[in-house]
Amino acid sequence: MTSPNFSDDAVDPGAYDPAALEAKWQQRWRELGTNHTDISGGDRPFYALMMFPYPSAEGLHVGNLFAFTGNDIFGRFHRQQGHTVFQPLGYDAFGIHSENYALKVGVHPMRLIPKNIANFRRQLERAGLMIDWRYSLDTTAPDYYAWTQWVFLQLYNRGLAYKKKAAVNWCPSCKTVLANEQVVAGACERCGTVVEQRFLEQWFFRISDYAQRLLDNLERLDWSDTTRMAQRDWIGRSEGAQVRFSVAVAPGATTDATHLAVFTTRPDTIFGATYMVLAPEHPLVEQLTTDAQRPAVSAYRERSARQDIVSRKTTKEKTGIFTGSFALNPATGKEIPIWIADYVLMEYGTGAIMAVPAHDERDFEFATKFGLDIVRVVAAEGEDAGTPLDAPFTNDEGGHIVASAQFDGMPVAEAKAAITQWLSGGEHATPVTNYRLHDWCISRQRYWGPPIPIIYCDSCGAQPVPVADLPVVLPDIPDFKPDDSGISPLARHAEWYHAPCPRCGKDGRRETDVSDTFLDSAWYFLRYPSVGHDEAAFDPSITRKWLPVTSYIGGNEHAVLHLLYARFITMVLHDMGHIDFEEPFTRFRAHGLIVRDGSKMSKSRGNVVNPDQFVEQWGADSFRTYLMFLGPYEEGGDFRDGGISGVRRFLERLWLAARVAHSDGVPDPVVQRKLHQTIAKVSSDIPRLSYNTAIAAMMEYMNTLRKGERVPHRAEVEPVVQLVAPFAPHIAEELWERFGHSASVFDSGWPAFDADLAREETVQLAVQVNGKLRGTLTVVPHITQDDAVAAARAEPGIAKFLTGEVRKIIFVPRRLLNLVV
RNA sequence: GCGGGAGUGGCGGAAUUGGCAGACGCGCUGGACUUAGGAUCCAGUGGGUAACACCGUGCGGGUUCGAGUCCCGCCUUCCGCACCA
Repeated sequence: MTSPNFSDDAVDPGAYDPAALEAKWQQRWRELGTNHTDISGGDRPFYALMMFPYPSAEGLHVGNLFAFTGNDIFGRFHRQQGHTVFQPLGYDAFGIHSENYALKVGVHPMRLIPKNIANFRRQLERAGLMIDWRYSLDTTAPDYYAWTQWVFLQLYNRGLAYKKKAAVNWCPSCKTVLANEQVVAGACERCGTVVEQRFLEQWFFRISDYAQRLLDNLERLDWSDTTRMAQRDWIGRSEGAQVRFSVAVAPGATTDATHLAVFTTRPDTIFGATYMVLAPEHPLVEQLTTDAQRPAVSAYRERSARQDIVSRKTTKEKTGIFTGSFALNPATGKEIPIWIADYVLMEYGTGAIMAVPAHDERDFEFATKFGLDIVRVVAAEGEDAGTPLDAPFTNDEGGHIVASAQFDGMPVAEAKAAITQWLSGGEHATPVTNYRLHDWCISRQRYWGPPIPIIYCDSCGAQPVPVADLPVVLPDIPDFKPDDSGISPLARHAEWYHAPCPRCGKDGRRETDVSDTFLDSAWYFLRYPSVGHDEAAFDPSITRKWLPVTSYIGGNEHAVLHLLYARFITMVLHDMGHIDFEEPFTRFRAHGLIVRDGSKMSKSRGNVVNPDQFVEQWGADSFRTYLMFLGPYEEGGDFRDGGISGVRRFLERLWLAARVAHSDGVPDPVVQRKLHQTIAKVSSDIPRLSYNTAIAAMMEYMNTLRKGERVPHRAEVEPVVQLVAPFAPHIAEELWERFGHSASVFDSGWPAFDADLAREETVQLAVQVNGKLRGTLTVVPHITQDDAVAAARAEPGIAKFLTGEVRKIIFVPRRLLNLVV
């Protein structure tokens, strides 16, 4: 394996054998504790967190490895920069996903999960990640979920956990309640089954109380913009007014209600409100319905109650029915009909709207279908109240008010405030802010989760389990399959189900719901550095040192759910004095997605990359480096099997260069310059996660070194070993050792950048004539404009385009000269 | 429908602030070495031309000495959300 461009006296370097040397270093790291973090003593703590995986039976997905490798590079780089880096990894092993799989293969999750975890652990170690396994965790271990239950109790004690009967998303296939976030286009996120509505008693967390704070804090977080935007949209703040409409009782209606409240963001259009609509579930529907309309209204309500959420939310066609009653428009004093329709949702605003068909898409469609009045009250420039509308005019920026008494001519923005003010004089309106964010339903009528630590007592009611009694251990029962009763499988296990009331000691019954997996992951980052501390969820002094998390990397699929819940739980724990920060993740970056040959990897396509196979064939170092070379880390990339060979070749060349390098004489100045440019490039690329270009820069350097056609000098190779170490840790350790170092390359620091050595003696100056490239000059960097022009004129290839008088000269030092003739 | 990305060679992708478009890699072509080559090395590789010219960053306009990059109007595509008043 010699190469003609290194001289004949090159020693036989020995072949690069990744399998052997990677095994050697993985064992060495284990033995020496190289990846261990000095939790109590280390300086400059750097908590490099990655989202923990769900340990599936299929093993590690290449997407997991892509995510982890990116974090690993970031962590290793900062370690070389002198930080004490803490890079833990655990397993998010509770939840419907595992439970469904366990049901499918007929193996109990308590048996299945440990097997999966062992397999993951093997694969993760094989990938060469710098993980301190002493601080791993598993959300299904009682010594972890004891503290998940503790977190629940904190919220409970704070009045932030409550139980209510609620319309919930019920998946008939998974036989469980889903969070709104787990319903995708009306179907179950996990199995794709159409979701139904059911009414069940559920535990909720009052995350909506924190909506404004969750929104405000976004401004000061160093997070990916897309993620912050997704959270902002999810919280969905909207400003408007609550307006009260007097009810005019119609014959046969039994109402004693005098008012109906609506929420609107367009109080400026109230003169155009020609009817009202209530959600079918609205509590006043019954009373407002007249005798004549009662049969039709009841039929409509029943139909929409039965209807699954899909057709309710995706059907375009509007439906609805008149209640027979009227309300008074507080602005016009006119009677307007009250309808019910399922396009109005009970869970948002007040469950009732004032309909302004002229200025709202949905109201327009509804009014057109049912022949209701459409009254224009906003006009664009050059229009007036009489300008016909063939579509609703919904723009709330450019228009002015018409047909609205004293408000005519007022710009919309101004009218919003003025009309609210005017209505509030008669106590008809109040400014109100609404959020789309709903409270977090954390109950699951399933088996595979942490039992919610509550005991129901006939005398004392719901009682929290005392902290000293935690964990409420999930019993190992063979029959964990859910049925469609809506009662958790745990209720069938009498021995577990019956427990004494913590307050009076009489017979009580345990809460049989388990909590949402998202609760497990909403606080796990607090646990890692305190793993092993049995007295508390997290040790106060360790937590002060290590948290908040310095850097968090994960998938954007968790942009709203997980990240929002984690922020919320952190805020609550902060407010209760358990921690001194209220935002858990100082910096967050979302990584991209890996596709294969241009399309998403899926089992059905049969294009899933098996990491084991690639690691075995090419080595972990090549595989890691290739994953990072595919594309920008934050955008993901396209995995093509052939591409890995280029990365492997690069590592082979590094191997060869390091093995033949000698330390006689001095390094070549040209190579030296390129080296320092490469150090600068890699050092600035890694912090911004531009791994692909960092790798390209190192490849370029190796090309420069090869082109030298001489045996490389040790000083030309040794620093590259340090640069490549975060990407390809095993080969780096091996070469570092062969250079005679006894300590790990990761404790060797980072190559120093020398600007003087990096500086070019000449630069290429592009010469344009009328903006078109006509030649290139090799000049000293500080050349003056006049000298540059003279040099350009002396160049025949350029001069021939200088046909007339030069009218203008644009000179950009070091870059370009443009002569305009 | 709304919100947010993204459109650059045969392919993945480069191009901090407007300043030599196509770095790096794959693939491909030719060559060297070889019993052999899916190994290794060397050379070439946006289109076009004998060589220039010229044409090239989804499409159409614009600003500028100069536009992949900025502005206006479209098209395509991916990902969220999906009747949120």
